[in-house]
Amino acid sequence: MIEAAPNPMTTVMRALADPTRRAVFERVFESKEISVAELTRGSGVTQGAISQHLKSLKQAGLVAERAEGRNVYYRAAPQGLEPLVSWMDHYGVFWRERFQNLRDLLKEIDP
Amino acid sequence: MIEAAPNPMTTVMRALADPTRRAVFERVFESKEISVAELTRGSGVTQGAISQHLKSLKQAGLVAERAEGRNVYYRAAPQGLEPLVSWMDHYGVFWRERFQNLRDLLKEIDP
DNA sequence: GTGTTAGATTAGTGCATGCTAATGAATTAG
DNA sequence: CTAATTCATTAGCATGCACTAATCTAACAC
Repeated sequence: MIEAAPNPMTTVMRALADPTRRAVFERVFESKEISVAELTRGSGVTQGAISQHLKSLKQAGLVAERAEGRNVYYRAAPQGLEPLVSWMDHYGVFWRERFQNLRDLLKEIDP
Repeated sequence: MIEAAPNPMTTVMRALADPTRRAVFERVFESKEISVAELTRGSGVTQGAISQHLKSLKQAGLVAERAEGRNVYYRAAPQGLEPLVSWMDHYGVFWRERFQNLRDLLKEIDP
């Protein structure tokens, strides 16, 4: 077995690189909780495909699940984006280009 | 020809999802300018592979080039990260989780 | 019990992709 | 001129990946 586990950054990036899977994540994020059937509904792919995408997202730490009866409800786990955040952080993009927004946000939350 | 151009977010994500290609971008970023030969040096892959990766990065808007003699020097184009930035922005992760850092930074620059 | 529904998992398929090796095109050195 | 160097491009190959269709299990309804 030649595992060679990829680092978290690669896992997260790859999970979000596919448009269909990213759309799944976005829908999970927008809903507080959402079932697989409902995710399948507007997706354009089969239920099996959705389950596979959810598995990838879960492995990437981007979603979590809660089983209830025969349903499984998924919710977003934004901390999973942490590798992406710190990577971008390292390249300084946020601070330099988003200054005014930051200031506004801070004022809004702690005036 | 069935182009079906993927949106910028997908292009950028896919460009950065591959570890080798991401490493190329990082080295380009750290150097002000760097030639293909020098990029090839520590990369572990052939020069052809490096050129292919640079092509992907260029299409994603993440690097730019400057030809001089028989050398081609590459430099980073951080604006290319903009799709990623605004995507993350939309999900608010950055602000919420990096609050204290933000506050510190703002104080530091505008006390 | 039978039937139905929600979700995960598997095998199989077609296509994308990362790589090498080889070549091509352009520049420089002699 | 020839020879060497830099980089891009191509063909070919092997692997990865997104998808469907077909199960399989478990939880409900009757």
